Amino acid sequence: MTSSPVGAAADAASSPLLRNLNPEQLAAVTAAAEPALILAGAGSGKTRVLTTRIAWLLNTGQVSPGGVMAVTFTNKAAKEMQTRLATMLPFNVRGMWIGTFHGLCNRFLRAHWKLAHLPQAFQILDASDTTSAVKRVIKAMKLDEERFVPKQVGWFIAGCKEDGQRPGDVVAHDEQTRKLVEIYANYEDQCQREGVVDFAELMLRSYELLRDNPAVREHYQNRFRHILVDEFQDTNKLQYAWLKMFAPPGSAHGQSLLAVGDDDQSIYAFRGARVGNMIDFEREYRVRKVIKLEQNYRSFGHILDAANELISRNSQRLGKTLRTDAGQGEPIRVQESPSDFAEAQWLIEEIQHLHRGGLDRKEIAVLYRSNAQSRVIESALFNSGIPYRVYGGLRFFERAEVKHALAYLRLLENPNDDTSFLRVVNFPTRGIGAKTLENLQDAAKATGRSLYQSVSAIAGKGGANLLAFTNLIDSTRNLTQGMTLREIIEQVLQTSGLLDFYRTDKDGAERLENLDELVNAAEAFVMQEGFGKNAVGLPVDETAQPGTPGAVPDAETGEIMSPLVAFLTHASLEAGDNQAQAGQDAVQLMTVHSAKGLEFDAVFITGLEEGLFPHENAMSDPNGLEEERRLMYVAITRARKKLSLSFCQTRMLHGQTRYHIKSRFFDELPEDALKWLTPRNQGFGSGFAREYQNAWDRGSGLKGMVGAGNVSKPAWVEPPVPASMKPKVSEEHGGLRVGKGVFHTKFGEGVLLTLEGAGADARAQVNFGRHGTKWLALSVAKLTPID
DNA sequence: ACAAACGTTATTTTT
DNA sequence: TAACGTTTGT
Repeated sequence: MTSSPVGAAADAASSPLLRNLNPEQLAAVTAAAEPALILAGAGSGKTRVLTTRIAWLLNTGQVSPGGVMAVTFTNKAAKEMQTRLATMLPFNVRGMWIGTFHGLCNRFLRAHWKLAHLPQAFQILDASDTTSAVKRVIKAMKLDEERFVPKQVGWFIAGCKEDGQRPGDVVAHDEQTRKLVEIYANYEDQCQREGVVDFAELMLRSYELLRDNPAVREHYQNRFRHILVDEFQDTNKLQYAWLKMFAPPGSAHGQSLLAVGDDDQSIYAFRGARVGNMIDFEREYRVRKVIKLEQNYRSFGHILDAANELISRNSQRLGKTLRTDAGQGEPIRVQESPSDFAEAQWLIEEIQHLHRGGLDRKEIAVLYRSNAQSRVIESALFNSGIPYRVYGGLRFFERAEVKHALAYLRLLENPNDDTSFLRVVNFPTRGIGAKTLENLQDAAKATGRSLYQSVSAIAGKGGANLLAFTNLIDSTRNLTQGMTLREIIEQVLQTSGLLDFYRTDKDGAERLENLDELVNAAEAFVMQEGFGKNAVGLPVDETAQPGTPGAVPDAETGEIMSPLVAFLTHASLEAGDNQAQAGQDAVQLMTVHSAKGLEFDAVFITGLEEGLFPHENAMSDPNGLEEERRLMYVAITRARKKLSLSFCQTRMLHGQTRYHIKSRFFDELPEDALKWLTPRNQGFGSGFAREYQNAWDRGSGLKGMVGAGNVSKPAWVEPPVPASMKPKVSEEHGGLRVGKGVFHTKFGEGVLLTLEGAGADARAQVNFGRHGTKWLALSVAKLTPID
């Protein structure tokens, strides 16, 4: 086998794929098919190892694309993996299951919706949808919202699900918990009634499906020969259990699991992530192969020294020390400021200096522990005309106007979605007040039907406007039959009155733009997913098509979900970018959490004060403090060349001036890696020396004035679709002809309208008359030509 | 139905 | 401080 050590060495010499890998990376890439744990330090080329391994497995014929599953946490990571693979492999990567945990669960549930007891077009609730759904349950139960805060109840429910617990499984010791469980049970019923699932439900439902259906489970166990999990330290209990369904420990299938992670970068314990899964994995799978990637290709020595020294203070570690060949580089600069305002001022000067020295602004990151800290910095940047970009704001699909539009679209697919119903029933205003809705909700509750279904029941009392609303939805549904996604959305924006509303609204201009952007997003989505039935005669490049988790045929019939359902799913699963004009050269502002996975030439870690970083809420318990330290470790390791640490004596917090002392983390960094720009151990009131040296100042040439103009209005831009990704349209496929009759085992006779794509991607649009017009994947659907 | 006024509350958040 | 949600007043 090529996976033997000798084979691997031979490969390394011959294969361009394996060239330039260091010994540890090579070992990870070419590891035999047995459980393996890769401890990948920051900047150690983790993604490269993951993608190269997949490419190597495929190239050496150890697995076919369909046998590969690669799981990540973020859409971004999944996309990056797909893109990289597309450049490494000579063929298309469609058959591989590459995606986020939730994306793959969605894909799985779409294929097995019947077994999962879900409607075919089930919709996904995002965080805010979930909260409002929970709120409705609490209201309906007439419980005190003070005692049962919807958001917290939502967390409780998610927490239960992530522990694999249904309402019946939760052990409640006190009255409060008993009530919470009751809410949980009602919430579950409500979701089921409405045909919606939240994020945690996606995971739990697919886990249970696998657990309870041996045939399905075995099918997938046989299918996935290699399962690669990224950021394993961030998995929760349920995600680990889910993985075990595909690759049970101790079984032959258990050999397929390869976990990549870094316990030192575990910063999501507060959200249910269990670093312990790494140790459990090692034990349960009797992992013999633990590979440490400790060679760092990102940062200079001083930066790594600081990171290593700091993290060595943590007690519970698997143990890892980063090293580099890059040399020590510049010392880490430390700045003390009298106030947060002065700190921001100092930042401005530093940033201007760096930029004049030739550094792109987008290579400069300002990090902070909590979002509130960005304010002072933002205003300082704004006043100096330095373009900047703040991460972590509202994302595209979370914007109110976009959510409204999506709610109308959802109602077309599923009028029983009460969450969407309530969102737009009176928006734009239609004279439907709280009283009317209360009546409606009572009627719905009495009969156990949806709000939509209950409208006729209260038509008498103030229901005329309600009836007008449901008629609007119904007529729009009829009107949009057979339309393209773009046309559907444009129609909905029009008939819903959203366009008219924002056109007359005083600050509706931006919202109109966003609605326009929604249409663009849908268009781009249709192209990428290969739903483009208008795209006639465009050539298709088989090598360029990345697989998409959204488009998956029904396991039984081969039916592909409609473009609208697919787009709605996409909108819930991928909130979109929140970045202002991604192309512009702007300074990057973000929390340390959102900086994970990124890297910059110059990094400023600000607000390094006791109570802030480490945060006061975390200081009391040792685990919390260790997580804060890991957070600091993540922050430090973001920097490639220049790292600056900064803290303030005073800071405005909650409207009050607070006095802080410098973070304890300063005492945990190696003295000789630091360069203090301000005198040390300076007490309050001793006067603050504003003179600091610029260690980076080597008389660098001035590059003119800094470009002005702050990046204020975020725009969401979908990347252009390369022509190579447009679908190929053909007239004939395996005896099937466009315009001729076809027979499907489930849907009966129909007329073939369109043929697209080739090979595994081939799909057909068929009008089945009574059953409607459907898109079918020819690799799954049993279609035979008839005369 | 809407706006103004008030009270409450303030980590981090991949999906 | 400032952002949000609820109540109150027009």
